[in-house]
Amino acid sequence: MSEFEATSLRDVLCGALSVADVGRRVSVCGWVARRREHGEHLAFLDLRDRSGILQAVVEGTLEVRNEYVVRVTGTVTPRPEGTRNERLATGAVELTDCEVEVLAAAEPSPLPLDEHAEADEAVRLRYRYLDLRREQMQANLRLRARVNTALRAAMDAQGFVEVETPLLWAPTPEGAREFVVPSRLHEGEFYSLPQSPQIAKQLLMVGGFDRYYQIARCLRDEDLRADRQFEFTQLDLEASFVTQEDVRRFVSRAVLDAAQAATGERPGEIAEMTWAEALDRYGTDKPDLRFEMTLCDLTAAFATTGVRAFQAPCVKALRVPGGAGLSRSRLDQLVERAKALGAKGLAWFRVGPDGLESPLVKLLTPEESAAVADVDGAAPGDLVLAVADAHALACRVLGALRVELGAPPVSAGPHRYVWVVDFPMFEGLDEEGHPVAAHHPFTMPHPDDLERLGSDPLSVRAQSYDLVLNGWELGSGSVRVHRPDVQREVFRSLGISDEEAEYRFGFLLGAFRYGAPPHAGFAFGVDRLVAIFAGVENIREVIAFPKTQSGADLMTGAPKVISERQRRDLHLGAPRPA
RNA sequence: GGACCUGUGGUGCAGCUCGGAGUGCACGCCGCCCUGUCAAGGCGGAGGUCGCGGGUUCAAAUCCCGUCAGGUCCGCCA
Repeated sequence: MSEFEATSLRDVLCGALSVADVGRRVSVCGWVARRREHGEHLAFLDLRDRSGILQAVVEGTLEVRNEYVVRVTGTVTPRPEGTRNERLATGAVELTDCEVEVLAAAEPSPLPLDEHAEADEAVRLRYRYLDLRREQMQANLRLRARVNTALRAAMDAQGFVEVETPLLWAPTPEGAREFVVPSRLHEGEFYSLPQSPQIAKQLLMVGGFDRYYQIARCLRDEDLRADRQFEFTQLDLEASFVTQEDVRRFVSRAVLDAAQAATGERPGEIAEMTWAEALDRYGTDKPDLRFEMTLCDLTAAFATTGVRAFQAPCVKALRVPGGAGLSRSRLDQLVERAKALGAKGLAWFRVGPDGLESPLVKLLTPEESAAVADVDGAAPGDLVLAVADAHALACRVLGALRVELGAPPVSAGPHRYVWVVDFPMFEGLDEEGHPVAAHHPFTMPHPDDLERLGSDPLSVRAQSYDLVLNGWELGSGSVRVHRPDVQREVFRSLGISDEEAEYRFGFLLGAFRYGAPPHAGFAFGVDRLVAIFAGVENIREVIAFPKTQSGADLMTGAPKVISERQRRDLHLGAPRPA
């Protein structure tokens, strides 16, 4: 612990004191974590600051309550034989001959702050400033700060320059729903808050900053989840004169440095997998490689089946080790779950010592039964789940069930990183028959597939790549379009007319006419990365002041009604009557 | 927009199926006692719109409907 911690009010941090300091007369500042009074002659006071807890011995009665802010001046003394506390880092010493100065009184805390008690998250969020005093929140946010520092250092070491981009940007039609900000000076017009600095960083490439990065706040007005907040933080980067391999190298360096800073261990090389393999084997484009349970293909075994439920372009199966013990009601739940995910049904087979057990089993030929019983080397006690449908749907449904039935908790580790590469350019069609961009419309199609952009868009591969950690999508990137003709062609294939492209993205297309370098980039979510490092299931645990699932801030009460005057200034109509 | 779970003194829970007086446990809080505790201990005490509204019933924390809040998920998240 460094002496930089000394201030005019304190000499050291509580957690820094040890037998090496015996004899020192020191002042420490912090909160009263606990008191133990033994009548009018002796009391113990546990003082907490961000570094830990220190016991002060007070002769007489205490004039303080829990969470009072106090300054204690005392002498570092070895604890008497037999009274050391092994569970406390400072448990070999205590402060004696103490003066206690109250810096601020405190009402009783509405939520417990000690590490043994759990509080309802709504209460924690309402009193977040108290929740942040808890050891776990202190650790999470300090971990996050170390990650940020490591990321900045890694990018700096690789020659990237940090450039800030606007929060007030122009509305763009594609992609996530945007937060908009009404203009006071331009009646009826709006800024938007950036979903990401995507276009800005591409313009920085045109502007000659050939290696840009930013720890950027991004805002998306979409429904919240355990891993999604309205606003989140990305390490955003872009580089010119590079291939996707170069970009992956830059990102890998940053992520591995962050992992080392966070965990003390440097992970090995990051694995690589094609999008098609991820879908086929794991049923998702963000595979969790911590556990096996890969999907098996039974299409051939059921090619000539007479069972209507298995007459489909594809039959996929998943072995659930030990799953034969699942109750019938749990199996019914899984069937419902599969249907909710879009499957027509879900077949289940308990593998017993005497063969399969299932409502369907008497319909199967011996060959079909044998194929099911052999899925992924199934053994008695296992469960086999099967979905027959189009390939992608069958894979996705079983992939979701694989995670629900098999994924270890976030805190379990280990950390298994994987690059998912060779994404398709588009995934499916929208209601108007236009292809939907799998990544974003600035992604460069694979050069061999360029001429099919108009004729057969769904077959076009993209030069894009995702980074996945333990089943969480950390981020994605791509080689970008840097030619105006190609960009227009991509916009057209997405159903964006030349006129609309000109209005929304004219500044980008214009920029590309003046010598745009080939460039590529990436962005990944810092909140998610830190959450996994911290071993928590929810990114709220690594955000100082997060919002609830309905987008409310329970502490400030946001969102709130604004005054009539503010409304007028912003040219907004009257609020809807209550 | 939809599905499911949760809501009981300041906090965490039990009570809810099968209706019968706000019943219980732990923590915290207040008071008293206690000279080596450390999630101190002992004794005593205060603290409640059972989220809210409606319905059923002689009677509702408990059953029904609606609603609000928190959570997990689907849709959504280029």
